[in-house]
Amino acid sequence: MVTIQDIAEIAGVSKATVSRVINRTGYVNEKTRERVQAVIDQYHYSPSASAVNLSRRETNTIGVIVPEIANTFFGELLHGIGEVIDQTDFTSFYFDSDNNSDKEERAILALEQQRVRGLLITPAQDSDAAVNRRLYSYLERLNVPTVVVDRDFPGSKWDGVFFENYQSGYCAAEALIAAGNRTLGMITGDLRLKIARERYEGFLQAAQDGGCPVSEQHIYQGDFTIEGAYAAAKRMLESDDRPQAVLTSNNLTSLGFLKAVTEKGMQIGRDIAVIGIDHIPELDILNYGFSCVARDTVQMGRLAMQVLLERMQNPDKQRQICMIPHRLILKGSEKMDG
DNA sequence: GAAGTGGAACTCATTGCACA
DNA sequence: TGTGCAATGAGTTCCACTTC
Repeated sequence: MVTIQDIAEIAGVSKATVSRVINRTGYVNEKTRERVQAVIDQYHYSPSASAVNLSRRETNTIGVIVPEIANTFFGELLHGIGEVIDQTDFTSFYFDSDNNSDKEERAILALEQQRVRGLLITPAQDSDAAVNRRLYSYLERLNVPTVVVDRDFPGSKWDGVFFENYQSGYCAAEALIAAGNRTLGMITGDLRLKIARERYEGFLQAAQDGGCPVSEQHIYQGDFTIEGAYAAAKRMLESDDRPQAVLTSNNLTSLGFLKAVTEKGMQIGRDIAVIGIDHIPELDILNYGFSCVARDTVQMGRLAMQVLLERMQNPDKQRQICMIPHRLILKGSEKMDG
């Protein structure tokens, strides 16, 4: 491994001069600069990141913790974050907490050891008060600019970028009623999560306001996973008293629901109507007319990273909460043909 | 006095060694 | 065995020195 000392010896200068050439600081004779640069190019030298961090007493690393890295939602979120990071000198460190608070805490500790400059985090959960207190204390101890993304947690004092959850549930129910459906049901997310409760409450309120109050029997609890939604949907579809139209709580819930519908030999739009929260691009590729309440997840990632950069530049500014608007996309699955 | 350069101090975690 | 100190790694930065 070539070091700055090697470059300095080969170029016949001190390592201070090499450092000035690399960083374009101080005075360096143009001929010396060219000579040093030629050696750097010849030996493909690049400074050791750990040594640079050591001497600068800081890193250029941003930590990102998401709860389900395999979920395309978080894939898009990371894409947006990466777009903004690419325009800076920062690099990123990604962790998947797997919706597990213990893993989340270990990730925060690892990021502390990495001396990250900032953190973007989607908390693993928000329902257990003791876990929330622990998360709070871990973030306080980390003591770097932090932005909470998608899932807020009680008592948070950090900047946040969230989705209009209540409104998305509300507008989905409105659309289902406007399409002529009279009995509505829902496969919820994990109702221990605030985002799931908000979607659920928005849905119930719109149904009430639209004169189609939702029966308790038509609420099936999922957990934001394909498996959970599939099991809930199977129970719903096998019931004698199933709703005409259904709201599915996120992209994975929609996929689990569609799997159950297909297995049952039923057709969306003929046997049951549905609107899902989250856009699923793969269904567009298959030309599957699936109505949804979409959110711009890539933009959410971009915005979260921008808020973090602002916080890093101005640590004393007021807490900032940004909401990502929802967008209703109707493609026919919200109504029955017949 | 400005330009150009080098030496040494410094960063922090780890390791090895001396000494009680 | 436990403790303290120095050296190490690969950079950056400050200050002193030389040259023009």
